[in-house]
Amino acid sequence: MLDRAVEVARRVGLNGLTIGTLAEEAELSKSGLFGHFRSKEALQLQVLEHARARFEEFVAWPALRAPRGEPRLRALFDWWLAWDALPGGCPFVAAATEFDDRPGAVRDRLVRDERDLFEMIATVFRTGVAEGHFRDDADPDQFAQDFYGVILARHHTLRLLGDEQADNRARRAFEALIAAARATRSD
Amino acid sequence: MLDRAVEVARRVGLNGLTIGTLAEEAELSKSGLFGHFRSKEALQLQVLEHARARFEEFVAWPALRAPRGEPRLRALFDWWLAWDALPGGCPFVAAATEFDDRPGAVRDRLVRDERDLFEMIATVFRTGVAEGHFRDDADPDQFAQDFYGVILARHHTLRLLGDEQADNRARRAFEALIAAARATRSD
DNA sequence: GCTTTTTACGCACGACCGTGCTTTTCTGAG
DNA sequence: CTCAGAAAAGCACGGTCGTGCGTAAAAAGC
Repeated sequence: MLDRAVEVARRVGLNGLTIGTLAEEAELSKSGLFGHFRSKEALQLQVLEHARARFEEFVAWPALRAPRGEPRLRALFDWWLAWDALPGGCPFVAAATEFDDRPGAVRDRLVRDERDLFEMIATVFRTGVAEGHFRDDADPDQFAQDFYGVILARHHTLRLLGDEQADNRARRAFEALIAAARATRSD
Repeated sequence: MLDRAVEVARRVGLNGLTIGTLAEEAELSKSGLFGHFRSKEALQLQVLEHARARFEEFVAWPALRAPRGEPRLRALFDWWLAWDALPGGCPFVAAATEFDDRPGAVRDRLVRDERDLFEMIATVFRTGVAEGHFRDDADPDQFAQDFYGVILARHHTLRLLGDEQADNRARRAFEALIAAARATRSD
């Protein structure tokens, strides 16, 4: 049932995710479903938690099975693109723009999750530095923000504009990031 | 009054923008305000239209007063960052994630606006190519998507995560884009 | 000054929202 | 088989949503 909730939240956001429609989709009565979560906020939090678990199994774990360093970073990028292209797009992207101005437990949770996401990118990048794939004066946090920018722009261009070149451009942008971080000449 | 509506939409989105709260804010009765727009969808469209006008006067026109080519591109970037940092963030970013899965007139309008935005970035970049600032084999559409990625990542990192390094990283990323597009050696 | 058009208001409607309370139905342990 | 506890349903509540209608005030045209 939480799977369904995440799917709905992908499309209409965490606010658009309503107890009535979710109950209908689960073929349950409204109060029957409501009993599982004690409030709507609790539902939103559980949806977030579940989405995170799904992200980890769909993106993080597969990426971690790739060899340390650049290959792992490439795997992370590829899986992330696939995740983002699931119907409805990335639930975190939707939730982030929805809650960046609404204080509360949901926002707090979301901030924690996104921080972890950024930290994960930076960590994978650091393994690349440790492996000698990337220059050791490169800034992992800078790379994380750049990486996420490529993801977000592609998300935008693909989902809203429907531009079928979005993926190609994202891949080229990613290659440029990698090339710039390579441990070669200069500086 | 549309100014107010845009400000509200920045924070809570085009769906969260409700006729009741907007009427309250404008110190009008609900039906009094409703009379101005004939439906909620019409209100959303007008908000979008107004936001576009505000964007043009706040970002586009000032940028166009800068000298053609790279200076203009830099001005565009700077003004855009300032626009995005206005309270509530960029209304188009909020609306885009809200409506990328909701077909209808609002989405259509939004797609048109964002296409124009991308086209504008690409056009400014092309003047840079024409001026000899950038290599003439650079892809303006690629640059536009990369440019917007930097904006989006900064939007995300600044507004949700509250990272005060977001701006610095965005600027560095922009400089890297410029450097890569410069008309120098190789290829 | 009178008439016509615009503008705003009061009010009500049906729908859906989140959320409690009470009752029924199911389930599993003894 | 019985019976306690969990799960689901039924129902109702106060609230807000978008939207119409009839009317009163205000503005504009003559």
